[in-house]
Amino acid sequence: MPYTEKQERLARYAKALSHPARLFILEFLESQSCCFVGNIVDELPMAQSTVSQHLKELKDAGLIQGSIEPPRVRYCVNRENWEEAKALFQGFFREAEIIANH
Amino acid sequence: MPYTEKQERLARYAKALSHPARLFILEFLESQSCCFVGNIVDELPMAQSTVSQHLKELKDAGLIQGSIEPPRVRYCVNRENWEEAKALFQGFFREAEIIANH
DNA sequence: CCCTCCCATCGTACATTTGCGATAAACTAT
DNA sequence: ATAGTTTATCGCAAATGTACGATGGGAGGG
Repeated sequence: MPYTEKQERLARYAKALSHPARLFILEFLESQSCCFVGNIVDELPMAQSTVSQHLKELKDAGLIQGSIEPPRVRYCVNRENWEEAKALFQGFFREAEIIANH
Repeated sequence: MPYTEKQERLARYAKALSHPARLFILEFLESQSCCFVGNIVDELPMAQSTVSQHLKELKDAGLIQGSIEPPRVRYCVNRENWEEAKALFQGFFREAEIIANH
């Protein structure tokens, strides 16, 4: 592995955040503190299948989690990984600042 | 435009950070406070042309800038855009925290 | 001039991402 | 059973990303 574990994880989170639709979904999820897939589909200008795919990528990245509530699926932010992502980004920018101020 | 300006800009920065090699380059640039392309190529397990391509993407995203010092090229972090990226990421995670704590 | 050094760019190949419509799968309700 | 609702998955097309070797171009030194 030529890169550090932190670099790999941060890159993975950054990739999950690299599409405006996924940023929208995450912000929407926070503003509602969990919601159903249908609510998200109604807010986005794309097909249901495409939204589902973005949800899958966010889930694979660990940033959200889904729970089945028939006949619907409720998605929430995964707090644990969200905090990890936040810490990784903070560390990335803060370290740089410390170095820059020397 | 279905997305906000902030979402578009944040997504763009996130995409620039979505590859471990580019994270490495940015961290390396900070630790040296500017350096030459050759120094970066020596540190990465990829061809010079590939490194150059990653540098171009970071430059296009506005996170770094290059200056010619014959026969070499010196790259530095673009402080202004770096601070903007930092603020956007901070805002993204902080807003979420405020909402979540309600 | 020509040669060398350093880096960018080109052309290529392959993998991944993004988007859609269509279909399947899971569960309710009738 | 059947039909309806909701979401995931499949198959496809187009675009983008990642990597390489080879080539090009600028600046300086012989």
